[in-house]
Amino acid sequence: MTHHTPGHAATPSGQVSRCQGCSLCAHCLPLGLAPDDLEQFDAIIRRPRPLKRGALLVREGDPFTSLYVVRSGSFKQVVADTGYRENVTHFLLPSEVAGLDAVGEALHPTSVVALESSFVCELPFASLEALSDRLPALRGALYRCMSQELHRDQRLHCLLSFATAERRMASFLLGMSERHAARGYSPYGFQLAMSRADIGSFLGLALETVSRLMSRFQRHGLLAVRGREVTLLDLPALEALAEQGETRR
Amino acid sequence: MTHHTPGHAATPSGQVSRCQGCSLCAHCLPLGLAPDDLEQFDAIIRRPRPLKRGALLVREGDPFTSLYVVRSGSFKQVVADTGYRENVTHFLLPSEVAGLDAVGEALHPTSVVALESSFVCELPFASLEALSDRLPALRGALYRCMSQELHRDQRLHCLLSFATAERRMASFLLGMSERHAARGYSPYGFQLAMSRADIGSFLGLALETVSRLMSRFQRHGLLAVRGREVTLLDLPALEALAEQGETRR
DNA sequence: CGACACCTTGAATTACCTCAAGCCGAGTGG
DNA sequence: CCACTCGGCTTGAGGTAATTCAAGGTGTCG
Repeated sequence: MTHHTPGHAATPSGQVSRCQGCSLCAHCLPLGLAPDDLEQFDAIIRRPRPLKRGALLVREGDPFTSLYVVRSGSFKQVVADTGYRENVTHFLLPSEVAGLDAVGEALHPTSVVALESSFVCELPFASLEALSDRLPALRGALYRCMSQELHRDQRLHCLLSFATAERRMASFLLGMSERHAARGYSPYGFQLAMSRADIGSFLGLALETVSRLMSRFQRHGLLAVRGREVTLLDLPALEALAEQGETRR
Repeated sequence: MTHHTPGHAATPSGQVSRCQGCSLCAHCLPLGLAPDDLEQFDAIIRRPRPLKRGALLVREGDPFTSLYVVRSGSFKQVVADTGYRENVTHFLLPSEVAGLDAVGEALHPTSVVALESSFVCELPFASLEALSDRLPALRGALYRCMSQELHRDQRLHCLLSFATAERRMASFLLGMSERHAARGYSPYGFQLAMSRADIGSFLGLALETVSRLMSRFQRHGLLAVRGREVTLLDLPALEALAEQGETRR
């Protein structure tokens, strides 16, 4: 691993790897920073850190010190619900930020777990704060990140309140598709890094329901699924399901 | 409305009414600001604005310019779901902040509607930004506000994913109780400003279910309810329902 | 006093869950 | 190389919590 930079993947710590060369830069937190500012931003980053599948990036109750940007791989954010049920509240893909729910708090309210071998960039929040003193654009970027997450949470709230299982599932798949597409990958085919149980937990469904819906969607020609490999075959139909998903309530 | 200050309620615009004298100050956004800083904060506030029941404080799609702090009364935050269903995503009580989901965005993603006659303090965000350049504590307060909301959204996510109707309802009532208590009112008795339909929308339940649960709780001696007047009689029992609420899934 | 919005309660339906069994694929070790 | 195991996935059958539909009650305001 002391060879040369392995393409788009993150480099192990010790290697130089700058934001400027990162393929995610266009979607990442410092989006919109001027080149000079980006340089400064770059300077405060603790270089990519590797995590194996199942490893905890953040444990609920840990003191808050840093934000983390997913560089490669993926994570789930989980809350240990009252009464020993773990509940998945978010999935994080490359360029997405973990720890925002702890900004300005002392402790992390949620855990973040790697779903596969992954790398993260660590942003010590104190440095980030200090830097944002001088870079209003950075402050704006932080605000934008947080409010976007608030916004997404609200849409999720709607989904969980009112949508049938079918609609939730369709929305989830489309959401994944969009997020992959935004990063330059195909919106049609992708790997789900998380288990059916994780998806169920996230969507408020039993894992059996998730499985059944996948099968049903496949039977109806909306997608092809084999294990965690998904290929969306009929986006418009999925969108129709997700958008209005028939009347209910 | 040009008479004198009506007790603890907000004063109509035109009247002087400072943060320093506001009974909510202890829980409000500028919490923790030094007296001198509070003075400056005070200076950027547009003085309380009255809204009648049903009035829109913010309409979905409005350009974002300001945050609003509820001074008296209450609001619901609603999303016009895809397909013409309105979905309540939050209720706002005095000292709580509306508009955080639009910070750093161009447009408001949600509407905010008065549930009763209410007053709000308007905080032009540009001024807030400018001021927070000089007052790190203010920036911290903003961060804290946003991350707290993120945190609350996650707990809500858990509730909506996994909880029975009974548990949701108990949690909701306890949450209201807490928020009232935090403002110095009784945690036992309060008025619900919102309709059963609003509660149902918020909790992902049919309004009939909300009604039935209220009745059931009353029958079991957990509370007394008459219209929108609620008196919690057995907090521990409600907490038991809310906490573990029996196994499910 | 009638109109209207909101709330309550009942009866029937249903979407989703639970329980249970079997399958598949990957890793392990004989 | 095969048998074994183990976690994750699929599928079926049956049960149930919460919904929908429907009717009637209550309070409020013009």
